[in-house]
Amino acid sequence: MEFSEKQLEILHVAEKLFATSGFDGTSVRDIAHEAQVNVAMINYYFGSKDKLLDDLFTYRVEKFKMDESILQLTIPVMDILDEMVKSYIKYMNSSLAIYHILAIEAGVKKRLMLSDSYKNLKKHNLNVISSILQKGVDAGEFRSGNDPILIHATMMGTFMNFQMNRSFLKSELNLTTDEEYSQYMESTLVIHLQRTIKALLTYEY
Amino acid sequence: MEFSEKQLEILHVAEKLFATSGFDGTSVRDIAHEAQVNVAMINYYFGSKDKLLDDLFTYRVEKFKMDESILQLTIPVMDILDEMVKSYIKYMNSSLAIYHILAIEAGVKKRLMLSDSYKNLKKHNLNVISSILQKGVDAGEFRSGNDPILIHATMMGTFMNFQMNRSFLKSELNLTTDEEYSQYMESTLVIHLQRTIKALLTYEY
Amino acid sequence: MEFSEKQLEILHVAEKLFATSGFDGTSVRDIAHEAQVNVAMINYYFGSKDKLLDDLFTYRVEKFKMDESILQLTIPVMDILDEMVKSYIKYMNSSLAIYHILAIEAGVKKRLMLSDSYKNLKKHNLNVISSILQKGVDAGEFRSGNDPILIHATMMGTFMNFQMNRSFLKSELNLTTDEEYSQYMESTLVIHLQRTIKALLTYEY
Amino acid sequence: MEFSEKQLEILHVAEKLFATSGFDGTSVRDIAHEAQVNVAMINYYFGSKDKLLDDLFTYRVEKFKMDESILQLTIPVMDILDEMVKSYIKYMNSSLAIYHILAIEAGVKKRLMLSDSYKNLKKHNLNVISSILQKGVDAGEFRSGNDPILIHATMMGTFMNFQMNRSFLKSELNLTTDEEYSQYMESTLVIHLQRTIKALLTYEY
DNA sequence: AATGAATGAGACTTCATTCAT
DNA sequence: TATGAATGAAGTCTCATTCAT
Repeated sequence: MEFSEKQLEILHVAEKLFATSGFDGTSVRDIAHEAQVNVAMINYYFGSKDKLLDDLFTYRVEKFKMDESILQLTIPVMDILDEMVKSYIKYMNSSLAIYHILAIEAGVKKRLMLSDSYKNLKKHNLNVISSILQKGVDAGEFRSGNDPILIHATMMGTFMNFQMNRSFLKSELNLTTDEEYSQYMESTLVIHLQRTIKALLTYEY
Repeated sequence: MEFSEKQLEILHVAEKLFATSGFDGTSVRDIAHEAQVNVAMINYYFGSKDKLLDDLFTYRVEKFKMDESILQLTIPVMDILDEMVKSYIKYMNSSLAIYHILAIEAGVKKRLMLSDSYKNLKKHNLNVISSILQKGVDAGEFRSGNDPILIHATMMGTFMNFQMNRSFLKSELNLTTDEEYSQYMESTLVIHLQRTIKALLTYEY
Repeated sequence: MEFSEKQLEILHVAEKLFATSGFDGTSVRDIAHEAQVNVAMINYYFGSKDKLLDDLFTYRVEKFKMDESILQLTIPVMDILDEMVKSYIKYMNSSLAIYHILAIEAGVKKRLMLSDSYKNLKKHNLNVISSILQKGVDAGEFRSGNDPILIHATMMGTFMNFQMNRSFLKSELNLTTDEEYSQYMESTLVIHLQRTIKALLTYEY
Repeated sequence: MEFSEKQLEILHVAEKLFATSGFDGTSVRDIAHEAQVNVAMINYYFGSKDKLLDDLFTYRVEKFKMDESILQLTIPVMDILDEMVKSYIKYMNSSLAIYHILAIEAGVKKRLMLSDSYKNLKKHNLNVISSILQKGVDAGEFRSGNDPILIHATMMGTFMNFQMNRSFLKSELNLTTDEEYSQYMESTLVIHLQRTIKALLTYEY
């Protein structure tokens, strides 16, 4: 799907506002005002508020697909794992708005959950993780029997927890700006997750 | 604060509906109808819809306070850790409705985040975790230098991830009923988290 | 169904405006303004604009049921026929507004046509006419083989034609006021219809 | 007035939609879509939605003018009357769409009623009827004192009644298709009206 | 203490029309 | 001549809240 420049602006504004105030908490008027367009234009361009959310999701969903080419890299599987975690967090962090929306609205049953592209995204990412695990088991580096679902939930859940408790954690971690917070996630949090997953995969009980 | 029987019924209904449809997605009329009370009664009892959410939170918040008495148990620190994880997930799972609300609405900046009781809850739980970590380090069982914030984020984030992707994961895990899903979380998920945290705390890089 | 005084006022105003400007041509705002009530009150009382039309119809429909007691009168069947025509036109004329609406909106397929009470009304009236015809045939006064549907269509169609061309016919008939027009219909038009139907029923080809 | 091919297509589509859903119930977008033209083109070609209705009326009005040449036929006046009724119903039936519109929208005061061509049409038709009546009286076949207005109202009203209660009458008369219904009107209904008017004009009270 | 009635504000959406090209 | 883009106005309806009782 192709979006005009105005449409893109609307999408970006909507993304920000949905992330800040939720879908129901954001009015079409708010979006129109912030995007400096006519109220009617949102419906003119997207048909309805619901379809705007759909389009926003479609527009952003590609970003969250894990890059499966890392599987082909001729580097130790441990490094592939590290790379995967790092990229995933980095991508999510770079468009945290849509992820925030996704996390919030996915819970409210009626909406995105039903979306096929959402399911496909999830399945794709689980497959990538699954392949890495298999590669590690084959190389004798990982214990077998680990569930990619649990790995993914740990990685993504921990990240989301940081997103959703931003203001509390910011003060708790003495991080003053959003940039610092962002850097924290891309460094400290990434390392934590890399260590956590690695420990889990190699730990002997 | 003391709530009358009618007030409690309203709170319980509100909890369910907020969890299902979000705060904005639930109207005062919906609550009144489901609780079989007059629409005006919600405002009469709670002042406003916002204050109803506050009261609901206050009413439930105690549940989510980690039990600090486990620190006094004369059992190996490893078992204390296991117990903490197990109880925490169990409590959250037993009142997932409020937790769902909390997770969703906490993200929407204007609301609960500001609440002092929310901050206090978080701080309390971090302190309990911190104490356990210290105990483990003192006993020579845990590596030092672990941040309770990261531990907590991992535990709670992973759990929340299971909450928010319920329908997708249910089908992915071949769990047909909510009871099965609930059992999965209280068994498999708990074990996963226990292992994960333990691995992390003892792993040598 | 019971209507409060305010509801009745709204119904009356709606009746007038629907008759004047059609259903689509009348806005809820118009009704609210003319009835001097809040715009929200229309929905508060009736649920929706569509349901308002339903209720209006239900409220008025009784008026248009032909009085079947005339069948019991011990007078010549010819007089029963005259009486039927006279009463029918008189009743229709006394609440022409709703009849206007009915005629107009019945044509627009989606609406009232489907309503059961509309069908029942029609069937009832056809039955009364049918009974009168039978009585006349039995008495040897009417030819047999007349279809009540055609009789009814003639009577009602002619009346409606006068309703729908009011302003043209008013000037054509040199009637200056609506009262004069109304009187014309209750006298001249009634006589015309009585004669027409009588002629039709007794005429030998 | 001359209409281009595109304009004609628009007119035809508009005619159909107005007849189906009423003037207010039909949007310019609907027309444009069905006619496969740009939305702006309706205004470009016709100036406004209202003027489109005017033009549609002007375009169709000729059809409803009674053919006055029948007055010159050297056949019994009774046959002239029969012919007039037959042709009138046939013409109306052949373009019932516009007639439907006319009947509906003529009632809504603001519009077509004001149109001069509408008045002229009515006057023309009344004159034709009047001439036939006179011819019959002169020939000693009709009673004098009959008002052409009442004759016309009876004929047109009865026909319109069949138009506006199509779906009810279709089921009542066991006619399954629109074609059957159409045939019914051009045969049974025509005969009914011919008999009715003839009876009325010759009946002795 | 409790509630039915009422309402102002604002939600989303559709409309006929205009404008720049 | 023709049209895609854009928009102000208005539509219906729902909302949380208040008020009189």
